[in-house]
Amino acid sequence: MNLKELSEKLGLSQTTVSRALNGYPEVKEATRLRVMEAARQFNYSPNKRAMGLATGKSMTIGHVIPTSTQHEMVNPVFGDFVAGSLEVYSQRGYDMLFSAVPDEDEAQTYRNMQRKGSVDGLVLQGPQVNDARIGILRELGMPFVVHGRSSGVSDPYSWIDVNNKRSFQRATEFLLDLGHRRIALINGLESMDFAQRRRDGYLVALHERGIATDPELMRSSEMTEVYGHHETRDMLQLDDPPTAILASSLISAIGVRRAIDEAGLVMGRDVSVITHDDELSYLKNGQDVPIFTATRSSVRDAGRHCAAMLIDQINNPTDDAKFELLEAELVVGRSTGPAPQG
Amino acid sequence: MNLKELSEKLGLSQTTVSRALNGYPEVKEATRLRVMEAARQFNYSPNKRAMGLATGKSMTIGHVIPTSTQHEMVNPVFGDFVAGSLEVYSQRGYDMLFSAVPDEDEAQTYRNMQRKGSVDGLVLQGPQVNDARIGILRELGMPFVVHGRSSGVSDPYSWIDVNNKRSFQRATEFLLDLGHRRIALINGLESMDFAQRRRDGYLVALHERGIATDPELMRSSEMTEVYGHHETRDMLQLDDPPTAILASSLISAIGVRRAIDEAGLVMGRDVSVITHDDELSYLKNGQDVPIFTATRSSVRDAGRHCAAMLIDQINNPTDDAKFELLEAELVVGRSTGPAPQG
DNA sequence: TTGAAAGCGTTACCAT
DNA sequence: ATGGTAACGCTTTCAA
Repeated sequence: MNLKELSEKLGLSQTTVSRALNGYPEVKEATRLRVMEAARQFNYSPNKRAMGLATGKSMTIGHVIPTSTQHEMVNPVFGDFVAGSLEVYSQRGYDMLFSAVPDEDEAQTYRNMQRKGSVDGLVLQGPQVNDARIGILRELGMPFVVHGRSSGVSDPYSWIDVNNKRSFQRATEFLLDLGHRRIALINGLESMDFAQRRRDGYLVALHERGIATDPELMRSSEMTEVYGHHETRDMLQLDDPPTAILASSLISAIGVRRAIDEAGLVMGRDVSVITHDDELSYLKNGQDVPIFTATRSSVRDAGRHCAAMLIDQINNPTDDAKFELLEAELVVGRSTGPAPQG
Repeated sequence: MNLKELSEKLGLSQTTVSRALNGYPEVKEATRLRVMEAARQFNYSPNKRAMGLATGKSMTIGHVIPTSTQHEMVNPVFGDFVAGSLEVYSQRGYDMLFSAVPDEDEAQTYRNMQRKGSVDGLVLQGPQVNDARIGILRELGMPFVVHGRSSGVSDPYSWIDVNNKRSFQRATEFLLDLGHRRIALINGLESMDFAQRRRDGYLVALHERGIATDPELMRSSEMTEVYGHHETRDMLQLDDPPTAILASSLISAIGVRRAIDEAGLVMGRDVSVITHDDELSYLKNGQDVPIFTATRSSVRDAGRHCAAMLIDQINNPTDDAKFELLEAELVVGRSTGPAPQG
């Protein structure tokens, strides 16, 4: 059933039917009711492509992930962010278009996206440090919001992020307070902006206490079990191994944990571990300690905010760049053990 | 730059330019070259919506997840499947449309999708037992492939799945061989088809050895850390606690592990744990044991297969239902401990 | 308050 | 081998 057929059934023009359906004020209320009823009855729903062609809007938001960081999708956090956005999109009549963009021809890809009119706006996932995509998108005049930030980009842009630096600074301070002096950081790829910020937080905490940093204790790679396992095993074999480990993701922490087991050590006794993104931290117990960072539900919330922000921006193109820094509270559980002897 | 402008620049008709660009055989090779060159130079790329309107194809594949199982997205496996599909889509010129469909008006939603012409085909994620969506989609004549299967659906449909039953049967048998008699299953929601199959595998293994099943040892819920933690803690307080645990997901296993810690027990000594989806199992060591199930890269591969299958189906609507049962090998590492005493 | 017709950017049919 | 034109399904002037 299309508009033409529906209007014929009703003995009205396509124009009137369209207006009735789209809430234009000039149609008689009785007519509108009749049209709405018929639309429901005949199961009419407008063809999005045709609407798009006619209006120039696609009612679709693109989520772009660089193929170079596709492994990031593996992060549970990512799924939650998407789920949150999806909620808002469906409420406001938007669709979500997913694409992986190869780094080589980013500019071209975005240009095409715009040209093809496939999306009204974009969400940029997994920004790198000094991410070139932001400049391209600004230049193109395409509305977009960045999930995360990109240090080094001076132009204004909209973003939503959690306070990665502060959370890692706090986590480090907490371990220092417990008496740890050999604290390792198992970070994500430091070309990623969030990883850089986490590292900064870690470094600031150490410097403020006058603790020397040790490059051997700072590892950076994809956040997978395999990597967490490998790096931890490696560090535990040092002459002066870490007594505490900051794991940058729930997934890599699984590997950290296994490496500790394999070394015959006990977590929380021989090695303390603080894990980012661990939902279990909600289960407060005597040994919990508050750290500010992302929780699963807060990430979902971030997705919602991001979606709302972008839709606003699309409908108010004159708006300035907006941003939100979310300070969600995470509680780290008992795997954070006591200080080492001496 | 649109087709009209491009054709004017070239002094050709829109028809010819279109044909040249789309590889029709009847254009002179010299013309085609000239057109291609100009298209490149002027950065022309066709408007997808207009193409869609004209051809009736949208070159878009929809991935649908029921909102009721949105937490599934949190599973790393999910991200990998999507990443794999995405690869194939972009190769073959397809876009990926993501949507969460509320269970209430599924039928309506699909009907609309079809009517709106927003997708050429669908991938159904997270099928339930006897999933009604399959019937609806068949009836609608919309090409689709199910990621997973749905027991109880008698009509033929295309699907791709891993051998969940066999993997859990094997894992259980392995634990039985080690001497375990109190084996717990921490399963996903048993309304989900994959969870049902895993349960079946577990039960078959027990029955074949004449081991009585204990409802107390069979838990089923969302696969989160919190749930894994809660159920494990609960079971460890039984008079006759489990000596081994089968965890249905990487994420819930994190909770399992913490509960074991909190109980003052040691994994691999007091309690053996086999975890599904653990990439670390790739790291073979002396105590590894082969279990057949999904690994991360095999899931990505499944996504690729699924995408290819669907695209074929779209282009060959007469084809019968196709399906693939993937038998990827997973190796479980040292967290699988020795048999309990006695 | 309603309707006719033009227009959005393609493809596809029918000529030439 | 190329071009004219209708058609896709909607929105939006402009008229009535």
